[in-house]
Amino acid sequence: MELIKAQRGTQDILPSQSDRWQAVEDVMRGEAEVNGFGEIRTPVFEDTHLFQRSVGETTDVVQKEMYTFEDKGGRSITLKPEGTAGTVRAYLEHGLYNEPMPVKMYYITPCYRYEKAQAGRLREFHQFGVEMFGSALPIADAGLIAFAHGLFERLCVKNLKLKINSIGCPDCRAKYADALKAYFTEHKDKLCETCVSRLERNPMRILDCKNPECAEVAQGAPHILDYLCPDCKDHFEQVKAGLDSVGIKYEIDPTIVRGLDYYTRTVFEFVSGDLGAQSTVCGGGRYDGLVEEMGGKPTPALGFALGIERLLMIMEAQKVEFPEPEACELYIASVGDAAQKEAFRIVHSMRECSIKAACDEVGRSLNAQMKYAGKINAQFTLVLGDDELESGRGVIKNMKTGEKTKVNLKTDLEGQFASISTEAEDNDIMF
RNA sequence: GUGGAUGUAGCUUAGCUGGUUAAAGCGCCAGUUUGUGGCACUGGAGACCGUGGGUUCGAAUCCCACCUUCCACCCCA
Repeated sequence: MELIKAQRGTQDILPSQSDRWQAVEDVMRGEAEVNGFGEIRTPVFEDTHLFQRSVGETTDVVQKEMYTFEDKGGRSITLKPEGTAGTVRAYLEHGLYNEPMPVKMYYITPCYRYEKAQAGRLREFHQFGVEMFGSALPIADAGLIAFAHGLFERLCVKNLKLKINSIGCPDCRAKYADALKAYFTEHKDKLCETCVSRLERNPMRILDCKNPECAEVAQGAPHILDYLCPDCKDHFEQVKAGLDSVGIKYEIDPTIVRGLDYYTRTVFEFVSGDLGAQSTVCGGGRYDGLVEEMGGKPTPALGFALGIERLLMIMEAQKVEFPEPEACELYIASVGDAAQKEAFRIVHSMRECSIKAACDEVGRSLNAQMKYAGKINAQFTLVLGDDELESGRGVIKNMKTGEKTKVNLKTDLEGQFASISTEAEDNDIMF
């Protein structure tokens, strides 16, 4: 029979890998906690309109990358392509704006985009994201960037470049778009086809076109930063000053535009050279207009999202060391039926005390059991056979040093083994 | 969505001017050692050679389609 395989662009996270996931997730949760963010979990699927309105009708994500289908009730459903929309929806739906500002939330969630898969680009991928509502102050921008920066530091990720830009408010952006349009129209003949079509729709996108000719034309294009209104300009200056004040290095990159419509003012990316064509591991910015757009009252907000698969790719490329998973503390090898049953009981009571213990579960010979104990990295082994059951004495072997220690196997009133202690001192060594 | 490459045991690979039972290392299981792992030795299981068609007396090997993965574009995390 033919095996059914995982869908294109999806992957299984096997036990041998999940330790790494848990390790980075633990750091993320810890840092989020320290920075005052509480976890929010929103559904994996939402009303399709939610993403059309928030991410933007004209964006690539909405136009060609969403997993959209009709459910049995005739509703148009979409699997979340990103985490901000659902968070904003929940923020409004549950009146979280009544809580003391700022409202700060984080999430770890799978996201779905119908893309052609390649390394670091999957159809199901995972994001760690944070959203912050209610602060218009530049220190919020700087603080959020500092949070991401600190997270990478805590994860021992190196060689990341932080790029920042300001795309202004809708007012300055409109003026800038006009200027860009005028400039690129002059050089229309040198632009690639897609860029010519972008001219009318979204001239800012021409700026990050990878086509060498377009890139060359873009070099001489007007600078968004020169078109910022005084307020936006001041905001950007203060964001930079905030980063400077905590010693975070950044590069101003006017080509960062971001593909989601909701961004305003500050936008930023953390990029890595260890990701191939997918250089962005973390991206975010301010989205002051989104909450209002979604039916709330005007609320300044900002956030970022980090791709966990990409993060793990970088960490692997950089050979970042992960903590060793906890090894088995005691493996009880048994000889004979009676001993096997007793080993099972001792292991059970150790596990009740949250001690990682194991015994034979597949009927191996003693020799094979010892080999197995070695393979699972058991720290100590105890051999249990008729002799030990009768005498109440045994030997515990330290698997690292080979050292053997004589122990007493104490029985309780019902004649069951209750504890293991060394002969010399009467101290319990295991439990 | 466009272009280019790729696909042989769980993993890494050999075999590919078409020719009998597809090979190795690692890993897995067992034994050497019915009472003590790591080393060594011996044996075993495990592959519809990505899938489906075609050419041929004969296909892992040649041709076509599809799928997967990878690379670039596009886009983004």
